[in-house]
Amino acid sequence: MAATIKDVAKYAGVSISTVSKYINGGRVREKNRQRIEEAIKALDFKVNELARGLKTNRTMTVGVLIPSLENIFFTSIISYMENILLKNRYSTIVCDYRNDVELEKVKFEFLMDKMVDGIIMVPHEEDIQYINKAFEKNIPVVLIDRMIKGIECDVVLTDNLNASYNAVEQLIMRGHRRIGIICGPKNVYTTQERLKGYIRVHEDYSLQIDDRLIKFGNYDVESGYNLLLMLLEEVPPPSAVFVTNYEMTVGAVMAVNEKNICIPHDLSLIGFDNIQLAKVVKPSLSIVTQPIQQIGETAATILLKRMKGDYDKFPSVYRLKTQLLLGESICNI
Amino acid sequence: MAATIKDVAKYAGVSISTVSKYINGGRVREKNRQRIEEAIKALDFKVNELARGLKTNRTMTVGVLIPSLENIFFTSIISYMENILLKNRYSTIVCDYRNDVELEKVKFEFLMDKMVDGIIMVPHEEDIQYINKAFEKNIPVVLIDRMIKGIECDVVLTDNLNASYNAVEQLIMRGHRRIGIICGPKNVYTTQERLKGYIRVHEDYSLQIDDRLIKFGNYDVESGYNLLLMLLEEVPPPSAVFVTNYEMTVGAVMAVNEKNICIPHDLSLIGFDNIQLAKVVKPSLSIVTQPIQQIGETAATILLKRMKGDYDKFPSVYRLKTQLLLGESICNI
DNA sequence: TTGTAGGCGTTATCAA
DNA sequence: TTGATAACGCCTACAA
Repeated sequence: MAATIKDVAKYAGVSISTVSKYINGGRVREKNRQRIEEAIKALDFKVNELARGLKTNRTMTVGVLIPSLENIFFTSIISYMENILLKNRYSTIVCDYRNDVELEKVKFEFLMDKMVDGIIMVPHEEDIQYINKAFEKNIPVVLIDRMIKGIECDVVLTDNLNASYNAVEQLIMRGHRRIGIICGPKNVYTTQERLKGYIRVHEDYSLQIDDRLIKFGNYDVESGYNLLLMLLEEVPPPSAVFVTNYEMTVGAVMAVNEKNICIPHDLSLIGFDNIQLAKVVKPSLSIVTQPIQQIGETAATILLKRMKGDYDKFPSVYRLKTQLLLGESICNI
Repeated sequence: MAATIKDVAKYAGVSISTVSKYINGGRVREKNRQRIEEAIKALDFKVNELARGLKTNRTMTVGVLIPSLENIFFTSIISYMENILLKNRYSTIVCDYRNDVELEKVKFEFLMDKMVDGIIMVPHEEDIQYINKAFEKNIPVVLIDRMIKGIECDVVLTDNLNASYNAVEQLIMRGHRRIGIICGPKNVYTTQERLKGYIRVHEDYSLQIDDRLIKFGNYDVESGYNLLLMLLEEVPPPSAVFVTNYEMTVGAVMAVNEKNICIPHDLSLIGFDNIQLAKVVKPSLSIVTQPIQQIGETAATILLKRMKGDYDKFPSVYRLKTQLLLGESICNI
């Protein structure tokens, strides 16, 4: 059905290799060039990328693997990555594993099956030795957002520890002493780092930590909702709460609204990740923001470098700075 | 580097075709089965999907193309589609075209290059004759969310016209007479349908339409923000506004907050698409919701059917019903 | 510059 | 059931 190089060659009256050479940017006689172009147009020829990939072992495609497509933080990053990648003639295959560790591996292997030339991923499982298989096949992998112990791999993340430190410090400076924190899953890197920041700032200010004010959730809206309600039932309740990702922040705000809690009078609140949310909520939310664009562009750039075979300074770790945007959701005590 | 069938055959002491047969579920002698399995394990053999696809013309992969990965409405749909697809052993390649008509075509062709077995897409450009090329190659395409005139294609969408009709009718029944509407881009199907609903309900209630209350945006946050401000400057201003997608609803709420407008006292508001947003905002937002799960599952199911070669009732149109969730953002006049 | 021919890793046909 | 062999569409020495 679809025309092949062979067909084009026949139509143009030249050999297969001449056509192939032309397609790949080689020099051909002017007359042949015209004939080939004409043939390509007439036959509506398109290179079969499967066959090409089989032969060349390159597909000019990079795979991107994230926990969930419904997480706007990750999908926004992808957008910036693609900017860079497309400029370098690479296409992108996006996959998610719906926060499912089994699926994470399956999808990773799917990308390998598709013979992508490189992979950018947000890992969830702590044991991802299968990444090494990629390296064995000379396929570079760049990790995003989360670090995995014991894996030699380039990684782009934010300074989660200090992001958290600064947010909680802000609350402390305004007089808060009982500060709740809504964390993600215990085994996730960002959770651990953000919690470390919370603990360290308490230590630095010689404040005692009440473990009941530390809640672990699932980085989803429901967790944020439930855990905020739980925090409010502690005695005495916290005067401020720090929520450590976007979805949980949404949930927390929902709970606050439902219980008719007055922010910041009854409760001070600091959220995470999404500037728009901060402005949608009233009073405007204080929020920790991550440099989404920089994350995406950095990851894409380092991957491009590795795909070129440049393994200078491998593995390198990029730890980008966050920002604390102050809104009207914090009060002094 | 990577082991091939040939290697496996040699290791197991059988022929290439025996191994191939085994891999594809054919019958082999018990003894050979064991040897082959052992060889596969020992050599860590994995089928080269490129070569397989080249030979079989099937990749067990479907392509999904949406306007933007940052649009949670579309990414949620994908999640439900994948559920169905995965159960049928199909993988998914997700692409977006960042609302760029040029890129839309490029990405469509990228998916074709990857030899996907089927495509589900949200079209933007009105002239997408290239879809027919897919059909010529026997690759089914299912359209989502938007219909394109003059294209014979299965399509899954919602009853945009009546969604809009019902929302505006609700406002009319509560006494509103000057109702603003914030639409998407003029040339997009959903915009046109949603506007039709607005117009029809005005006609049915014999209300005159003030064209100045009809604003066209870009389905993004900024549009929602700007257009709401513009509506407020009309004289007299509308007493109610209907915003016709999620992102613009977010923008509208931001504008409302910034101007310290009291909802619903100063202005009644109906938004679109996202239940969570409705609950985050205070007072809770009235909102039109689309059946995301049903859209995704329907699209996946019809595509599977077509990929099996079943072109019964082609092309079929699924027009799913929306819901109007009433919050506290509407008042009586 | 052009053409011939071999091979990339599979699957499929057809004898044996 | 098994195995030799010919495609699938492309790239790439190498020779002309």
